[in-house]
Amino acid sequence: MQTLSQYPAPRPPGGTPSQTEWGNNDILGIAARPYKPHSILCRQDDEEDTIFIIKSGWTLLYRGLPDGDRQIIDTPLQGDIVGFRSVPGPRFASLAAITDAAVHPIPRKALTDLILSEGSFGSKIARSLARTNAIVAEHLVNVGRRNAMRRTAHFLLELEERLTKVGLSAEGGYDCPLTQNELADILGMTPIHVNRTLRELRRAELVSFKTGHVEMLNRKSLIKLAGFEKEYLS
Amino acid sequence: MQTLSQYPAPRPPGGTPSQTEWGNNDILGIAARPYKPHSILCRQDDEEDTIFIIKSGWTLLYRGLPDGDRQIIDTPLQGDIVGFRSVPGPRFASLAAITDAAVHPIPRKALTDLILSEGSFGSKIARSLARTNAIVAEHLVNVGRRNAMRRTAHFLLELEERLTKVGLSAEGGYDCPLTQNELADILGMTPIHVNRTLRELRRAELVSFKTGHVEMLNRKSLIKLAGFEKEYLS
DNA sequence: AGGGGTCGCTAACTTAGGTTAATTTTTGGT
DNA sequence: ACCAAAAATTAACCTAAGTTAGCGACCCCT
Repeated sequence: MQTLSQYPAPRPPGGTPSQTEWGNNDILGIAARPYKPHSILCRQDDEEDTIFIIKSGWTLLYRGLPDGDRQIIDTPLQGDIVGFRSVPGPRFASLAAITDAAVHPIPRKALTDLILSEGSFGSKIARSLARTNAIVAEHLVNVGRRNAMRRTAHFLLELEERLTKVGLSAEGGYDCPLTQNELADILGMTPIHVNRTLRELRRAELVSFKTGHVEMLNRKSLIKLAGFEKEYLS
Repeated sequence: MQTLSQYPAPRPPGGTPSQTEWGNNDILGIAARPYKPHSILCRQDDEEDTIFIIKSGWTLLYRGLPDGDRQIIDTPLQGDIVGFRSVPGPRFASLAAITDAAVHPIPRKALTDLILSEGSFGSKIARSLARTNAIVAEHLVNVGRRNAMRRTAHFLLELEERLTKVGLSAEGGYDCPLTQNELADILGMTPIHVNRTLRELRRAELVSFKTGHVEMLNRKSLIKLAGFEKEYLS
């Protein structure tokens, strides 16, 4: 498995807690904490030494610039580990929930101790980090070398693939709580241009992005346009 | 320590091999292999399962696009670990040397076995990965949300800081083998615009970038222009 | 039910950065 | 010392994306 997304395994809301490799729904004895939409889990420059493991919901990892701009670095989803750092000290990015979310806040020390005492755990973390690396790297390629259309298309395809892996995508599309503003901060463009671009993609009958839902109209052409290769997400 | 750059410790060429935490100049019994400038250490889509630890020299980690464009993701230097992946299978990026370089090619299996058997090693890898994450994330912020001047300034400051950490930077500047073309592929812009931008930076007496050497003319103003905060490199 | 927010959408205009093309300088090989 | 190739540089022009501005459609308050 590529992510830790199987811990805890996806299950229908309200179902009985399933036994997972973590043993139960706690991670290191820490229960998932609920967060409201738009709540901030941590801020860049926080000294507080917590790592977050997402259990459910959508979150944004971003870095704000002095002039008020921000760049969204990743959209951590179910199973993703966020905020692992090489040293204690201030973080460099903020994490916010955009939907209701359940997240395990793990003290860094607890995690590093576990890594030291149990090799298999370290390799799990390392794998998760390697995957994040790949995602952010591809994101960089996207922003650095693809134009608005391809860039947007590529991101929407990435989202679909990631959601599929955690069982949150249907055949023809997927639910997506992102606003066009947030999309702009992900893609490194202005909201106005995002709007234009989404219109184009809709007119070309490739994808339709509208509040709450993304519909794949012609996945094949979209993949071709974006030059999307999903391997980096494995 | 933040990177593995202290293993082996930098030493004058021709000197006696210094004893390091690795025990000697080998890593997992593997000696550093020399690479010529412009040689390619691995290609994206390679199935071969090797991780690289840079001993000396400059390298580029990049991803090529079908249309011939490429985005350079990172410039791994002395001590950096490159190519750690979550699963066996094709890589998603290529690695090339741009100077003479010495690099330890480590089979993935050897490294993961070691992680499993020795916790402290896993945490070293995890820390290195976390640092790479931070660097690539900041790179993304740079390309996504800073204009040509700030972006270029920011990158040149990052390089200085990273080189300083491995003892490869002097007071007023540092040696840098990057061409303007390569700079363009790092910064997600065209070589022509890189040239324009460097000219501006030189005229403004902030930095002077010319073949082989970067000279800091006014570091304070440059840092201010770029909004550079070096903490993410720790 | 009125009012302040955010969000989506569009149009008109501006600009940073891309494109094309050509010249000079530097580098590396023999 | 000579040649070929790569790297740097500049100018003129063009376009993708940014900026500014304005208008409805929904929220969620109280």
